[in-house]
Amino acid sequence: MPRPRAFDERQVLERAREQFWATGYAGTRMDDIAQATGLGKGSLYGAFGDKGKLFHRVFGDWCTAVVEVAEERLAGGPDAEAMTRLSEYVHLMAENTACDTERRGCLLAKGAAELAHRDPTVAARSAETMTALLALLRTEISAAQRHGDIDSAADPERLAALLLTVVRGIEAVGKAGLDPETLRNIADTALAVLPMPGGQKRPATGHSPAREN
Amino acid sequence: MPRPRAFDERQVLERAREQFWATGYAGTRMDDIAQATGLGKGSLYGAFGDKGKLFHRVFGDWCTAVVEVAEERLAGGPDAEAMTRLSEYVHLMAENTACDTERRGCLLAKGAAELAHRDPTVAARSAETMTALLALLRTEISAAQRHGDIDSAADPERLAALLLTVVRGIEAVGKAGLDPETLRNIADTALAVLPMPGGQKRPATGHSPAREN
DNA sequence: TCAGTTCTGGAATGGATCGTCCACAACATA
DNA sequence: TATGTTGTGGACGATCCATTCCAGAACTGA
Repeated sequence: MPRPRAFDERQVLERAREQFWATGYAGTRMDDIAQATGLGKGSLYGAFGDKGKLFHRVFGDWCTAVVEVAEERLAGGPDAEAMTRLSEYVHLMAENTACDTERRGCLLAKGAAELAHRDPTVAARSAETMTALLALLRTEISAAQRHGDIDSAADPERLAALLLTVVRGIEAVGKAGLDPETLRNIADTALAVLPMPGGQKRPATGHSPAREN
Repeated sequence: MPRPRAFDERQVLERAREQFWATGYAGTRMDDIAQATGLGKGSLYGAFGDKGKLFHRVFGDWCTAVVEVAEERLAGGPDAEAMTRLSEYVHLMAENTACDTERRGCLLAKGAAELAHRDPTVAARSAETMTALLALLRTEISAAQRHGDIDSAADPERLAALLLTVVRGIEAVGKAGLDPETLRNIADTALAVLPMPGGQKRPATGHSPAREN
């Protein structure tokens, strides 16, 4: 009976995300989104409620994606490769920021910075995302400890929190203007300082102009 | 000849900062600032130009203050206490975030997140601030290396970048919702993993429910 | 006391923006 | 093909907000 929708919801959300990502919540006009998606305001409001609801939707999807990327890289696999997975994940995150020439940063950080203090939904969702990332990192660090790549005397919870902080911190200092090469070095250094069993020394901690994998 | 101003400029800037800090650039109305400062719009515009200029002023002062705090804690002093100074600085930063119950975050991060991609002045100022902090940290790490508290084989530049990232990252994950205790632990852990000379092990890396100073 | 200059604060302006509304279009069923 | 229901999109109204303007106040120097 009803007339079917002429637009693809996912595609519309994608375009909306681009807008919010580039210009933030307050800085994005519904007209921008209408133009970017090709939808009229009527359809937009009919399908998504209002600006706030639309943002919550986009923000939520983004958070889900952030966790999914981490899951793809981190969850599962043999202990022997846990350290490699951790390394690749941290480097991937650094690379993402390093390549973000438009300095849009991460919508998660941007949204939280702009709205967390007044929007409980955004606050809760971002906290939830952090917790999920923390859990993934902790699991992987434990795996690396079992395999002897990380000193098992160290608290995996604490190391996970440190790595999460470094990953989010890279995003922050990148947006603040540090150059891409430095960002990549930070990822290296963070991984290099993770304590090895028996007080051995990891390579790659010392002076070196280029990245070492 | 001229009628003198009836307000204290510093005080007005302080109130304006509170507003921008709490609600961001776009989220703050000039009426809010007028009300918060008790000034009329005429005085406000007469004294500071427009909203953008006022924000630049506030933002610039904030950046200056951030560097000054770091200078107070870090610059100068005997090599023997360099490690202590580093530790106190990192813990102070973590404490600031941990105590920020209103989740306002740091105006530097907030401003950069909101405006860096379209406002060259903000972008330049935040980059400059990062560079200044980096230099201070590097100097202090070199001092700690001279005294034997940090492995001198490590690149002070890289370790400085790592610590800066951790400090800014703590702010980011704090705003994203991690609890204060975790934030304090992150500061501990970051300091604990700094490489010691000769592959010795620093205490405080391992499991421990509470903070260790 | 007077003149000249700057300060003050609220009203007015002009533009922008959110959300609604409505006439029309498109589709599924009978 | 006819009909009812929902999607569509642009025009519209109400609100909000940055900025300007102006009439009067406050102060200094003569």
